[in-house]
Amino acid sequence: MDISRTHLIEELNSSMEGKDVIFGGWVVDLRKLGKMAFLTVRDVTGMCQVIVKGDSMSLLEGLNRQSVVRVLGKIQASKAKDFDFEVSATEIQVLAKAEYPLPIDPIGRLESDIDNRLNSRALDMRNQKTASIFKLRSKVLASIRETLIKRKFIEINTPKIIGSASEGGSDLFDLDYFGQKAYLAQSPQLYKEQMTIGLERVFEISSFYRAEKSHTGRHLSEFTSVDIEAAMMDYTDVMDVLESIVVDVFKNTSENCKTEQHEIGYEIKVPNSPFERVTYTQALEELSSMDIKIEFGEDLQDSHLRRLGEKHPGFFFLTDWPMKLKPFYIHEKDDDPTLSRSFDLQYGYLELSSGGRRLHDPEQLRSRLKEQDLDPSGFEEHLKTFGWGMPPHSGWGMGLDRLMTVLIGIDNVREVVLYPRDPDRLKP
RNA sequence: GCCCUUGUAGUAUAGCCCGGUCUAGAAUUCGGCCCUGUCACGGCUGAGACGCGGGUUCAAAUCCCGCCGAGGGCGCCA
Repeated sequence: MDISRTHLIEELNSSMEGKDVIFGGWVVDLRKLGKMAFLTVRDVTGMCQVIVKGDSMSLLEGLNRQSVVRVLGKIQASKAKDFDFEVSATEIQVLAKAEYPLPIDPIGRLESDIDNRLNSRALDMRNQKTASIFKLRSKVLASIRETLIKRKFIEINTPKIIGSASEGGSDLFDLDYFGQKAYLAQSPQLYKEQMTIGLERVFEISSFYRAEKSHTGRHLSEFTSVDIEAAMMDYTDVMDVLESIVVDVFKNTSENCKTEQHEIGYEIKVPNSPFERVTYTQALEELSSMDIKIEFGEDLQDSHLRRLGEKHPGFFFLTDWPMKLKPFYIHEKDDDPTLSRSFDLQYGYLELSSGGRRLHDPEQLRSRLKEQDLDPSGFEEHLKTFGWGMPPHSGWGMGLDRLMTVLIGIDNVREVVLYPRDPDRLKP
């Protein structure tokens, strides 16, 4: 079977009139008008109208929508509304036939519900709205890497199978590792900190796992996290890095992804920077003025964050959280040891990222572990690295899937994840 | 773990509240016929559905119960 093509569809144009071309794609639409027919064929780069006339009508035998075809034909001028040229077919080969009925309608005239689309996710990629979301996601990843590499960050890959569930906090998935108990990593936290010893500035973009039975539009059991850790940077420095990453993502996609924005029907708006910075203490005062009383040291619930989000629409940093709300490795402030050098990046009520300055003194780490009722002996593999000249360092982790929802103005992370995993969905 | 909503052809829906008019309607998809410039082509025609189980009733898509599926919220979430 010859599957070669001379052109991608985007490479075809009206100046090629009279030229013989071969291209491939899937049949989007087929309109038969007696002794002539029009079909639209799409490949990943674009869509093209193909015309069949007179004696060639037999080419249409066995042809149906969504089937993959190889079209041989000649470029000619078109009278079509949306095309200034078309291809007059001399041969149409069906390379792969699409069955009927298909489980969803990929043309997108009728929008199938999310459950059906996720059950048929590969076919859903023929829907240009869905495909555009994942083209944007790819652009976002490229943009993040570009910004970080420009700032001397080195991309790393840490293990996802880990031997100790010692970090506390959310539940981990466990698994049998040749007879030993192992876990799926919920974060690269300890590894990325260790890497600052020799690589100084590192980042990782990878899947992590949390065994929480959350049923919301913003939680998944498997999610993609962007993590950085940087030696010789304080928390405000890595906040600046985060801010520039976010602004670059919005700028790059807004300027370079016009087609995708058109397909999803949403215009990406670049946020103003610098982002507002609100301390935890200020947030308590703001909430107090709304008659919401919260004691210092209490965590902010979603309902509180929603109220704060109304006051600070868009991106803003919530900084200087109480130490008691933060994990053992977070560094306190010099002028007030009850406060931490930490921050969350919020988009309205939605938490996109959290990070801060880390402790780099092993003795301080040991005593902080005890304060939080964690056993330092479970952390010896980690703590020993802090005796080898651990530089002061800061970092953060950001939920990529959540950033995607903010970028395109939707409220369900399942839309921006190819095969989402949540407590009720393990397949496909 | 708790709460709310929901389930009708391949898809997406009307009907349900207020039982009989439902022989379940329109769209799109699919099949057949007609059509040489469509562009959500058009015209004629045909096929295709009440999630599963029980109950109430003369009568159930419609009301009730259970199960299963789906969507959402709360909680959980260094």
